Amino acid sequence: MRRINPSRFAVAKRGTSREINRQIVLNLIRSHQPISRADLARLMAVSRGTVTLIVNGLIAEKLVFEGATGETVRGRKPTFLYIDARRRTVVAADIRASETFLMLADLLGKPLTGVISFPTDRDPKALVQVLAARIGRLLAEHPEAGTCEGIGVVVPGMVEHATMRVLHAPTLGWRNVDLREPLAAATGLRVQIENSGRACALAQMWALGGGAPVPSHGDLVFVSVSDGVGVGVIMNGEVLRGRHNIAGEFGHVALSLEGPRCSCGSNGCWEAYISNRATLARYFGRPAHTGPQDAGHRHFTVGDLIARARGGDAKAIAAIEATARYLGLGLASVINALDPACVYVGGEITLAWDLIEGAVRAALAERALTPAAGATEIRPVAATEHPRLQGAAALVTAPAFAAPVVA
Amino acid sequence: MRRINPSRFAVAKRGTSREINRQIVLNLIRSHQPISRADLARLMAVSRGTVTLIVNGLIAEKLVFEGATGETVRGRKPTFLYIDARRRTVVAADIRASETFLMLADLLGKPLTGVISFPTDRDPKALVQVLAARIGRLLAEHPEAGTCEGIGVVVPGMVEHATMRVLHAPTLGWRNVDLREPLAAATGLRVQIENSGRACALAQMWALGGGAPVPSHGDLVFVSVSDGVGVGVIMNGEVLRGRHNIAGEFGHVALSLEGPRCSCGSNGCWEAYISNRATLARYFGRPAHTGPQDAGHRHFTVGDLIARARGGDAKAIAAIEATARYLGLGLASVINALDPACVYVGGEITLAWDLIEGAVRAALAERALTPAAGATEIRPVAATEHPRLQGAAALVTAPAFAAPVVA
DNA sequence: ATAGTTTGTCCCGAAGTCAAACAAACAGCC
DNA sequence: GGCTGTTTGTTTGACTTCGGGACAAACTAT
Repeated sequence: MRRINPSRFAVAKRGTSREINRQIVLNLIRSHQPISRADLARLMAVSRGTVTLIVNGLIAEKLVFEGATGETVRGRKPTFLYIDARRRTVVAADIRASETFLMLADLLGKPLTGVISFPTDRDPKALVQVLAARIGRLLAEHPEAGTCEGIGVVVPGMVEHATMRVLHAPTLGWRNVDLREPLAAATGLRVQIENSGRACALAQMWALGGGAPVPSHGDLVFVSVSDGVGVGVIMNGEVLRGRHNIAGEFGHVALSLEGPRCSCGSNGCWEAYISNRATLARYFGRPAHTGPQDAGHRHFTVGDLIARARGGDAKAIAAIEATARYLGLGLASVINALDPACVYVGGEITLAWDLIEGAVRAALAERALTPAAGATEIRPVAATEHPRLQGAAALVTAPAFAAPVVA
Repeated sequence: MRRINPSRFAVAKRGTSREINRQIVLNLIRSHQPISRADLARLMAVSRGTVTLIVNGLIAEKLVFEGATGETVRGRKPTFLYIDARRRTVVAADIRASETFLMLADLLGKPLTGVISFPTDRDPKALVQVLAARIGRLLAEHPEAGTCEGIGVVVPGMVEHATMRVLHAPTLGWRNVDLREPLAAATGLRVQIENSGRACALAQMWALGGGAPVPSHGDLVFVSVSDGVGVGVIMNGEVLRGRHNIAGEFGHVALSLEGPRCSCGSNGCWEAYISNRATLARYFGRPAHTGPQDAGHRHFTVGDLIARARGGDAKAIAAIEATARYLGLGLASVINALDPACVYVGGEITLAWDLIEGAVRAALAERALTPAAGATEIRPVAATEHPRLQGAAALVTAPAFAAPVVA
């Protein structure tokens, strides 16, 4: 039951019905492939003639192709349809505070190359130069991959969706930076930019990368734990952005008003308890927030900490367990607030998931409002699945499959 | 950019375009009334012929009627169109722990009678009996109001949307109660049931009751402060319900892990700081949660407390100011999490809004992630606007104006 | 009275879905 | 090899809807 916005609505025109059904067909092929025209007609409860017209249109647009014929017990064999991901690629870029990662993927998010990385130049102009050069080389090295449909870029910061400007990225020291225009100019490709947490959530919704091939559709949350805590929220099949592009900033929801100081200036934010900095600070016994970049221990990561914990270091174990507990307590707030069908957790901490899952679930159950909510599915997303890069790829590929805006 | 759910989609049929445009016309008449066919055609950028056909259909269905002719400088005068709210009524019921309220309203939520109330019988069967009898009398006393389209009921508890069963209402001691079926059987009317916070949010979205006639469309949150804290969330024009019907339970998001005990069993929930109980407990200097119903001071309400504060009682002022501060701190969490365009606050505490607004805004600004977020619009909704009853009415009236489900 | 303007209706072409008919492809059986 | 029954995919005509232009109605100004 959605309200129609009386100042921003979309009337149905002659081609609207076709547009709607076209997108449904595209999505069904995507999620059921391989599938025949006849099966599509049955699934959609429309006549086979309608399906034929739509599918032939999609084939003409080279979005779908006819593959092998299928097997049936009796009668004429069906011709299978597939999403045409051949020779269409997407560049995925993940800009992080110290390093930038790059990958080539196909229309369905399947990686076509390994991940390459280079240090992040914090000067936006210089970064665009390097990025454009690297992307050019990457595409030149893989001519067999086909034409590039666009570049998806994720950044650790607030992004204004309408203009795709980076409003604020504290770890990069950026304010109101426009990467899109210069990068598009330098590469001649379309560029999409989004906050990394949101993009990760988007990728999970479209089930790009690994995981189940066709996930149950539902509201989901992606919690990305690194230097900060980024959260992406999908509700009713749509990304939440909010009035000021800060929707989903659960990292700065209070756990304890009197808690440790957070990088945002407040006290006791969730981020101040579970970020990698907080976990390491707990281990080293010093305050988490001591300037923009902590001196000393700089090269000691949460991964190293987890290795020590596995080696039997009691202090390391305690630090990780404490983080696990606060992770679970914060997840309880997220779940009480949004009640998603599934929460995905990304970040280095997932390396220790087997060690911490129990503590996370226990803490969650402690504060969740109902037992069912406490049992909400929580899935760790390993770094090897490259959730950020999948998110970047999704920025470019998802629009082709999105529902038309109507009413 | 919404994803199409591959296992629950709506294909476009022959009449889908018409259905879409019909709902748009209905909404435009509602929000721009009075308006002519020609203006509708201009607003929608469709031909006048299309508008004529749709409008004539709506007139035939008695959803719209032609009123007076308008004034123009030149040319033929337009005939104005109006939503036909005449002789169509809705019964709104607000079941609360101790009292139940009842009102008759028209299709647009305008109250047709005063609010009547009677003590709530906590036995569901007996309550349905009383409710049906009262509704029957109410309708019999107002035959001039026309036919009744249905009954909207709001309850302080979790409601399963699909079945409209009350899963859990702690203050009433209900678990898995079905009010809908027996009430529908007893009255012969359609019955809609919803959680009170959600219904309040729904009513604000449709701008029923007072306030601006056509509000800016946007994501909004309704925070209802009474014995507990109920929250309703509208995102992308739709009510958030979540996987287990608990979405929006910000009342049980932590403010401080070590905070006061909450009725839900956890510690330091927002509710434990700002509920009426918590405010009164602060004044009387005793723990907020001392059994299902506090002994003593039972008849002393937050309204009384506010009266004392206005009279100069320093302890009363301190108690209210403390609540104001925690209200603002919690709102910061809500705003950081959802970033709505507007937050509505209901409950007795709004009686003191002139006293507390400063403290609320200051606390909000303190923890809000950005200055813009800290400046998010916050509107008190006075009890005299009957937000719960407006919500109950909206349950019945809103579906007629909702966008068709498509794609 | 006449000209000009705006509203609301009518009519026909374009585009889409629906149901039914039809050709194509295939397995099994005589 | 030829016939039959079945399933797939295409085609065709009926029905619905939007789009644009023509037209009558209603009204003001001159």
